[in-house]
Amino acid sequence: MARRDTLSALEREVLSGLLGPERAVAAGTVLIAPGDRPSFSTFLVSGFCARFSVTAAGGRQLTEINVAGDFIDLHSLLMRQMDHGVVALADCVVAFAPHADLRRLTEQHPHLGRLLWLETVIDGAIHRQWLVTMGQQSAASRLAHLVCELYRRLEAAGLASDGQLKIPMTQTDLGDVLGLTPIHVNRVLMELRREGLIEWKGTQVTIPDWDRLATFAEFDPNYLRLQSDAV
Amino acid sequence: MARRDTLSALEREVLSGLLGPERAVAAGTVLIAPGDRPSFSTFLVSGFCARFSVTAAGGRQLTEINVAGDFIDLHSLLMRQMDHGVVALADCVVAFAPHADLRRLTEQHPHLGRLLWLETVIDGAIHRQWLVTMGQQSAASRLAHLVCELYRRLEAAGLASDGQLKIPMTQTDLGDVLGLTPIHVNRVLMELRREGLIEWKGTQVTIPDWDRLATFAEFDPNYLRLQSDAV
DNA sequence: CGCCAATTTGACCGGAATCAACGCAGGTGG
DNA sequence: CCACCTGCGTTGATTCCGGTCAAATTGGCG
Repeated sequence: MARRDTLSALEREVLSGLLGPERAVAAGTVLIAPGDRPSFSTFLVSGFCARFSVTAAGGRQLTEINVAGDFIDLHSLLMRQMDHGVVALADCVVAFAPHADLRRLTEQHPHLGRLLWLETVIDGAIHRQWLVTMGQQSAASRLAHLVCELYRRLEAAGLASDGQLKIPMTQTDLGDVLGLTPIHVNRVLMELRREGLIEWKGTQVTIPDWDRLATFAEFDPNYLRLQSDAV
Repeated sequence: MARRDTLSALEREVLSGLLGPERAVAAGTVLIAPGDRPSFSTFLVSGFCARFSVTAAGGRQLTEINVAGDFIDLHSLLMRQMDHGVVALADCVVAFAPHADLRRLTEQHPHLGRLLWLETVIDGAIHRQWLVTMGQQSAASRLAHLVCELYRRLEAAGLASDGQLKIPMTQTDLGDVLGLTPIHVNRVLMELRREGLIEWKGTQVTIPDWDRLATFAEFDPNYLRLQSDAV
C-alpha cells in the first residue's frame, strides 16, 4: 500500500501492527465462501488467489486476480455478507486483520483509512476494465490484456521484471477469468505464441516485446493506479 | 443512502449541507470525461446516467447504470484521475459535493464516511455481478438480468412498483451495456417478449411475472445490498 | 511404471456479428 | 398540409468466433 502514497513512520507502525500471524494455504482452498460474514479482512502475503462467483449452471467466473500485497476482502468491512468467494489458485500465505482494528484505524488515522478506501476503489477500476475487455475485445486481446495487467501488478510487487512473470493458473482458470472454455483458451494461447506475442511454459511466461503486446491488448495501465498519488 | 443504515438527525443535516445547487443536464451530455480530475463528486438527483469507457476501435462499453439517489463518481475522491467517463442517458438533474467537504466529512463523521465507502464498495459488487453475467450467461439472460437489477434499484428509489419501470435507454445503449450489437439486442428483446417474460414499449417496461423473469435471469439481489445493514 | 491432471488437436455446431434493407415515428420547413 | 429528414426499431441473409464433443498426448508424481 506504501506504493500508493507516502506514509509516516507512525502510519507504517500502525499498519504492521494490524496483521495477525501468517498462515499457509494450499492451492485450491476456498479461503472465503460466498455468503460468509467474516469478522476480519485477509491480506495476501504471497501466492495467487481469485474472487469467484458460481452460477446455477455450475459455471465459475473469476472476477479479480489477487497477488502478493493485496487485501483480498477489504470490502467485507463495509459490506458484511460476501457477494462472492475467494479461492487460492496457488499455494498462498495469508494474514488476517480484525474488522474491529480496521475500523479503529479508519477513525484514528483518516489518511490510512483513505488509503484502504483507495484499495477498494482500485478493485472497482479493475472490474470496470475487465468489463470493457469482456464486452468489446476478442478472446485473444482479452488474454493478452490479462497478461499485461498481471505483469504490471507483479512488477509493482517486485515479483516480475525483464518481461518475465509467473502465472500459476491452469488454462481452465484462465477460461474462468475470460469467460471462455479451456479448449478455446488453448487455441487462443497457441495463436499468441504463433504471433510471437507471448511465450508460456508451465507457469513461466515471457513477454518478448512489451509494446507489441500492450498494443495488441489495448492495455493502458492507468486504471491500476500504480504510481504514487496523494490521497 | 439513508436506506443502507439508520442516520442520526445531525448526520442527515451534514449530508444535506454537502450538496451545492442543482443543475439540469440534457440527455447525451458527457458529465465527466475519461481522464478528468474533478474536484467534486456528482450526485444524481433524477434521471439516468452511465459510466462508460471507449476502445480504440470506437466501441463504447457502459460499466454501470446510475439512477436517482446515486453518487456517480464518489471514487474520484480517492482516485484522482477518472478511469472512465459518465454520460447522461436521459435528461438528468445533478448536484455537486466538493471533495474538500467530503474529506472533512469522513474525518469528522466516521460513520458517514463508512457509508460513503459502502457506496463505492457496492459499485464494485455491481461490476462483479455484471462480469459474471458477461462471462457465463446468454445474451437473453443478460438482458433479463439488467432489467431485474434496474427494477430493484428503481424500486428502492421509489421510482418503480407493480412490475412497472421506465428504462430511458435505446437498444444501442443496451448493446453497449451487454456487449452486443443493437441488432442482436433487438432480436433478444423480441425473444423475451415472445416468451412473455417482459413487455417493452418505448421507455415503459412491464414485468408480468417477476419470479419467472428472475429465475430466467438467475437474478439474486443480494449484491445490491438494498436492505439496511449497520456499517 | 501407472495414474491423473493438464494440454493439445480435430470435427462439427450454434450464437452473435456483419451487411443490407425497410418500417415507423416525431420534427421541421416549404 | 405534406415532403423530407433523422433516429430508432425490425427483419433477413450470410459469416465467423467460440462452444461442444471426443480423443490423443504430455507431464508430474506416488
